[in-house]
Parts: sequence; structure tokens; C-alpha cells
Amino acid sequence: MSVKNEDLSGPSAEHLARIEQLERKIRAANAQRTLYGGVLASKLGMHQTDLECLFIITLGDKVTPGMLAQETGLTTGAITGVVDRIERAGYIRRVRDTNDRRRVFLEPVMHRIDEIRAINRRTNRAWIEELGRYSEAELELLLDFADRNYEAAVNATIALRQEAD
Amino acid sequence: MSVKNEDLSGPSAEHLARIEQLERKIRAANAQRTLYGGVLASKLGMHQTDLECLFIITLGDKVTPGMLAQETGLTTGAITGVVDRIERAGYIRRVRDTNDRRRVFLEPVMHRIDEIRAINRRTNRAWIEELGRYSEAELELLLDFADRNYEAAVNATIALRQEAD
DNA sequence: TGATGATATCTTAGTTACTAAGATAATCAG
DNA sequence: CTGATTATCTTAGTAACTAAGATATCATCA
Repeated sequence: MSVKNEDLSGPSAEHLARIEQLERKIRAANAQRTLYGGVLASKLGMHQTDLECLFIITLGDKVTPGMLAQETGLTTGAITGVVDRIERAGYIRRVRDTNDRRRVFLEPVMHRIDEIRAINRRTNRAWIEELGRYSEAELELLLDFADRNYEAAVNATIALRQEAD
Repeated sequence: MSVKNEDLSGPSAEHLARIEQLERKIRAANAQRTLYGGVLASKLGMHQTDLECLFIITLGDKVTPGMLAQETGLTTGAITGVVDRIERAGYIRRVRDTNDRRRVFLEPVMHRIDEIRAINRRTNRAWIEELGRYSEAELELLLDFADRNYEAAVNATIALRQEAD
């Protein structure tokens, strides 16, 4: 854990300003990546949502439509449409679970997904190279930060849902 | 600039694996923040897109619908709807430019926007505290990284748009 | 000055992704 | 076997979005 405090009087105004600046930059980068996702999706004959779901499918193992619905916050009805489109585009296949025949596994078609990865590598060549220049220690800090950010987002969403309207 | 290389033989396989892990984590955190935005927006009687546009409006100075369309990639027709909803919810006001009466400035209503900020502070209390524990040097690294990530996303989007389909 | 073209926003018509509710079919509990 | 639960899909309706064009204002230059 590489987080430390410098004194006990709490963060200075300058420090706080920097934190806010960091949050803004992260949001801006997010927005740009989202925009990129939209352009890429339309090139592939899909939608932004579809591409995000495909990403979840490739990350996990034996992902089902129900799991997708939970992770994305979409209804199961919407997910049916999403899965239809991704399947029609040829990036996944629906495979019925033989143990529980109600369930469907969304099986990624890897050689098609590699096509997408190839596009990303082409368009992000410079960025990938930049990433390679970070030291192990720096990468560790960044990874730890991203991890905490993820957890914080999960907790914030839960907290928000629990707030009375 | 705190980026450095450790040897000249290029990144090791381990290093590359860590970089991929970092990218996945960032994407996951993004997705969660997006989910949070959706929940928040619906609480405020708006949509995710509206909230994102409101964010852009509060960041910039004298933002116009045209600028919003450009930054978000939405059509001007869609932006009219977005601005209608944000205005109806009371977070901005349309103010005609007196110099160029074709144009409209989207003026944030700060005391209403502070309400949103208060919600974010409540639901992200722990995260804000965690951020406060980072040292200046660490924050600088994170900020620089976010900056580069943003630029990379912009460039990747341009590159992707230029690729022949 | 007055006509032409460009610019900023809004309007309209039509498409489609999404939600909500319910149907279908398989599994589980007693 | 029966009723309750679970997973996915279907259907009907809503509304955000795109594309094209309308409206109004500004800039240019004969």
C-alpha cells in the first residue's frame, strides 16, 4: 500500500484543489473513452451498450444474460436485445447449459473478438507504448488506485440507491 | 514527468500483463461510475446524457448547445432535447447572446448544482477521504496519467474515425 | 445598402433501444 | 406431484435519438 499522509492537519486547500482536478480529468478521459466506444461500436454494426456487454462477457467465465442484466443495470428484456445484436454480429454464441436448461451461456467467439482487439491496438498504438514506459512501482500505484476507484464507485452506487428520494 | 524505463529490452511479459490488468480495471471503474451516473440522473429527473452535458456546462465557460453537440458527438437536434430537460429540471438557464443573437449560452444555476455536489459528497465520503491520503507526488503521477489517458482517447477516436470501413 | 452564403438553434418525422409486465419453460422444495 | 422460484424471452408502449429541413441572425462584398 503506497498511500501515506504528510502531516496530521488534514489536506491543504492546494491539495484539495489537485484532487478535484484529478477527478475532473478522470471524468473527461472516461467521457472520451465512451465516445470512442460509440464510434467503434457503430463500425462493428453494434451499439455502445452491446460493446460494453461484450467486454463483460470476454472478461468473465460462462456469463449468462441474467448476470449481464445485473452488472449493467438493464432489464432482462433489454439484455435479450443486446445479446441478439452481438450474436447477429458474430461475436458470441448462445449455448444452453446442459445442467440447468433454463440458462444460457454467452460464449465469446475469440477469433472475431481478436479483430476488435486488433483495431484497438492500431488506434491506441502510441498510448500502449506510453504505458510500457511506466515502472513497476508506478504501475502498482496506478493499479491500486484504479482498484480503489472501482470499489468506491460500487459503494457510492449502493449508497445512492439507499438514499431516500 | 515521472515516467521512466528500467532497461532497454522493452517491457517484459509480466509487465505487459500488468498493463492489461490496469486497462481492465480502469474500464471496470468507468463502467461503475457510468452506472452511478444513471442512478443519480434518474433521481434528479434527468437522463445520464443530461447529467454528462450538465457536467460539461459547469466545467466550461459560456457553453453553447453547439459546443455540447461537438463534445458529445450528439446531433444538434438531440442537444435541444437534452438542454430542454436540464432546463426544465432547473439546473441551467438559456441566455441569449446579446452580441450574436443566434447563439444561446447555457448558464448553470449554481445553487441547484451544489445540491448535486452535496449528494456526490455524501455517497463518496470514504473515497474523498482516501484521496486526501495521497501524497503530492502520487497525486501528480495520477494526474499526469489521467491527462495522458485523456489525450490518448482523443487521438484514438480521431484515428478510428479516419480508418476506412 | 442589399443580396448571398454561412452559422446557430430549433422543429418535425420516423426509428429503435429501452422499460414494465407477463409468458414460457425448467428447477427446486416439501 | 404440486406450488413456488428462477432464467430467459416476448409483447406493448415510451421516449431518446438521427436526419433533414425550417427559422433567424450574422458576415461578406459588389
